[in-house]
Amino acid sequence: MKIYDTSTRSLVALPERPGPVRMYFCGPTVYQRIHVGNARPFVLSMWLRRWLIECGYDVTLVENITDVNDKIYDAARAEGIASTDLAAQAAAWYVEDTALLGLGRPDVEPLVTETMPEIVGLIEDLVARELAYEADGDVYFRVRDFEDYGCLSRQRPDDVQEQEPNAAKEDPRDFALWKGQKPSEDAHWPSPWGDGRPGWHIECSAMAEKFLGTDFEIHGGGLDLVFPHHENELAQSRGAGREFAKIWMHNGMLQLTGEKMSKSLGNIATLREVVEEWGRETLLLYFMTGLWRNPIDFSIDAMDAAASQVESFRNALRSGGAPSEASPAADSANDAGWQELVAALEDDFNTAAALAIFHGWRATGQHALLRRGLALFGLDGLEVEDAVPPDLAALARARVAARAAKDFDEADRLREQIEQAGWGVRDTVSGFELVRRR
RNA sequence: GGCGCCGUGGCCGAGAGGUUAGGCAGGGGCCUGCAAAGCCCUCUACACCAGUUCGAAUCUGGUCGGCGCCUCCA
Repeated sequence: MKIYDTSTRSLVALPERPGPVRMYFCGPTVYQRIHVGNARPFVLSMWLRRWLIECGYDVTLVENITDVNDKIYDAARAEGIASTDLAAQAAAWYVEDTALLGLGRPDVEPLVTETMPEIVGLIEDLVARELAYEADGDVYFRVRDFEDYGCLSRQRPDDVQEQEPNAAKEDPRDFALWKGQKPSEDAHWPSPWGDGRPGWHIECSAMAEKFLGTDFEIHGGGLDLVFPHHENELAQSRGAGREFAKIWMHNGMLQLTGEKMSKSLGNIATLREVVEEWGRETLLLYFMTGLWRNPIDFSIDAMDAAASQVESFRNALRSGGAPSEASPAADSANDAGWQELVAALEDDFNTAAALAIFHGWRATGQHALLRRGLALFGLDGLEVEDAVPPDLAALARARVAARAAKDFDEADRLREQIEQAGWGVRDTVSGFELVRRR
């Protein structure tokens, strides 16, 4: 299994199975409903965990929830509520919305507010090593004393543009590990440097270490986090003597800038709205169409195409017999077929290639393989039908009788009636099939 | 200004020095009472300009265009 690693800009092999493979993915800062783009790292991490487990790896996935942050203070103040209440509410929204994807939960979803002792401890380590210093109740990381600073993003510290100068810092490039409480901030925690709250970067270093140990295999997150967030995490943890992450996975951004979507669909941008509008299967399949580290455009056309593909799989499985037909014997007979998928996914988790393989299985009627493959991506159960309303079944039976009597006007009227109810009727060799229209 | 990523057919998107990606949409056909679903056939490609090579969409250089990040404030 090879994965593209940001720090070496190359494909890096995972250790021999069973590993372990310990993964830390940066989750969201919670202050509002998450955006559909925020679902990409979540989906990637959950898929990757499923796949690695399938491959026989011992996997642990930690995905944090940042519940202390400037944006939370700002949003709460704007709404006139306590920041801790907003964070708790928005964290619940996040769990609720990502649960709609039907992919399960990460093994651990730590909160910053529950990791304060570890965060403070890590900062104390850095202060003791003189890689951090206190200034007016803040604590800053001494960038110039960490030689490898920039090794992940390949930014040279000297080239970084200086933002708002802060007189308390020794060097404009230094970043905050701990921030003393400001009057406008209603939530704060005690520390050796006074009340305040952690900087954005240190929390991830502390949470990763708390649940995965001082070294782990994969650190993931959005490409926008490479600098400064992950660069700073790396500097803090390595500076404190930890090995930290071996492979850095950064997923590409979901582009939402196209005006076609905002004009035609209104403000469909949050995850839950997208799932409600298109269904979880369509969104998941849409994510499969692009390589995880490339940007993808979110558009109506792309979602329509994904929906059509979902329908084609659904139809194939519908007419492919009951799931119980997928016997172990049939699977082992198709082991060569499965190896195709293994090859595609072991090559940097190429889900687009996997999708093409699925279409091949669909077209050749290899439903046991198809079910097994789709299930990896949370697309199992596609063929599970909604219960047919008895009155529609009666209409369909009446239509069969009308067709037998060559009364096609009546048959078409009945079909129209069924379609009005949101269902479709298909004639089959054995009679008819009623399917929910989507 | 700095550090990177990317430009593939109507659309979405893999691939990566010679060999079909796949899907969606479009056209034609089969099937059907008509449909639906399915199947068959089919049309459009590798931003531009140089170079390396027997051969480049794939390598190199340049041009143009798009995107991400640049330190409390993704």
